[in-house]
Amino acid sequence: MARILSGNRKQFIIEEAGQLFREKGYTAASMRDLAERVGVEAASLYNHIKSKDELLREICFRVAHEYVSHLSQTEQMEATYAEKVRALLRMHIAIITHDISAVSVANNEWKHLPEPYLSEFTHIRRDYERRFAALIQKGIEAGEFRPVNPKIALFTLLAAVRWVEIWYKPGREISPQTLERDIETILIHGLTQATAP
Amino acid sequence: MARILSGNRKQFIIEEAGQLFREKGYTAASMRDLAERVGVEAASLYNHIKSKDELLREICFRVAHEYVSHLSQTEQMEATYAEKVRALLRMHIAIITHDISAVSVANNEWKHLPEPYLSEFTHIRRDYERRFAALIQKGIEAGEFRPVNPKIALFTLLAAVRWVEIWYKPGREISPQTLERDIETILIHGLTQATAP
DNA sequence: GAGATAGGCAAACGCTTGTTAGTTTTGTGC
DNA sequence: GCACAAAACTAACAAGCGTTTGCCTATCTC
Repeated sequence: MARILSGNRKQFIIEEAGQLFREKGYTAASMRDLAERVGVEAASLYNHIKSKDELLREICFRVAHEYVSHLSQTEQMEATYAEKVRALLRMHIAIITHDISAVSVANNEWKHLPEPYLSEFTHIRRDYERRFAALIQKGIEAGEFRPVNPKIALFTLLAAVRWVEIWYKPGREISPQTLERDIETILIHGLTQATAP
Repeated sequence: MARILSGNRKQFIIEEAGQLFREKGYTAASMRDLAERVGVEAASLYNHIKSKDELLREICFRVAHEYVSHLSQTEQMEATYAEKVRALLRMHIAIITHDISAVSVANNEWKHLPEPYLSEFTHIRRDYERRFAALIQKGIEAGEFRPVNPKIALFTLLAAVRWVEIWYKPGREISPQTLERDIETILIHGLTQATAP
């Protein structure tokens, strides 16, 4: 019985797992919960996947690689550092708004990855942060950014776009465009009006 | 046998629970894990507490009430809206850096509260956000802040200080003072240098 | 010193967990 | 309409969960 084309069955399970893990958390979500969503008995899931943590792995690493590949593209852009940072902020918001469950799981449930995947994941993330911070550092040196600690700036930016994942629901009163514009305004130009140079 | 004064025994358990829940997550942390940290068998914990979720409740609501009481004080300050918002940002950073485990649990594990506590908690938080957003709204009307969506501004600010909880460890290379100053600079004045008014 | 009490312990409870084994149903190609 | 494979099912497993019970022993009170 293949109600959905056979190759897609696993992907469907991973998608449902993403939503379930986001709602209840990885540990609190049981395979029987997942099976119910998929419309099957728990044992049947194992015809398609090897284990529960394979699901977590697939989700976390897919998201991680998406972020990294966009960062690589941005690094190679011909643009000012301010433009690169703006592009990365927009990229974050775009990925979050169109793949919210997976991003949420990758952000909040990665610590339940078993070794050696946990180490690999944190390594990828640390590398991402290091490269992003380097862009900010160079922007400061070029006089484009205020002379703040680059790590603090990095995490302030990343966190500020991360809340979108916690809070955003498609079809809410605020459009992705407004979201993007206002967050960018605050982070790049500040909340307060410029009064004196 | 009271190795620690009897009244403090429960508080000690709650503190250890906070650290454990932060590290492993509420669901993944077992009472046997907690017992080991406390230096006792799991059954003995029940001489001091009623249940596992009593621990979660105590942590979440203590943090919630701390935030709310500071907000009330700030609302009554005689100051500009920009000053009030800055005061709240400093307050957030201060609470996080001196009670990091509890804040982390309240931020990340609250969804495992059983009803009716879950509803009560989300109600308190929503009320907090509403009142904070009102300050930003008035700041915009007074011309102190840029004309952005107040909700977006609110969540951008809250998220930007929340990362401190995820990342901050006491005794790291960055001092709380630098932290406070740089985050405030970015959020209030923006990352980019002002070039033209 | 007697009695009360607080707080520890071992053992067990009923339940849920992820996962496996073995079997049966379903869909596909000839 | 038969054979093969994919994918479902039922039943069960060992382990771990939060929690209760009953008992034992230190420590404090009078």
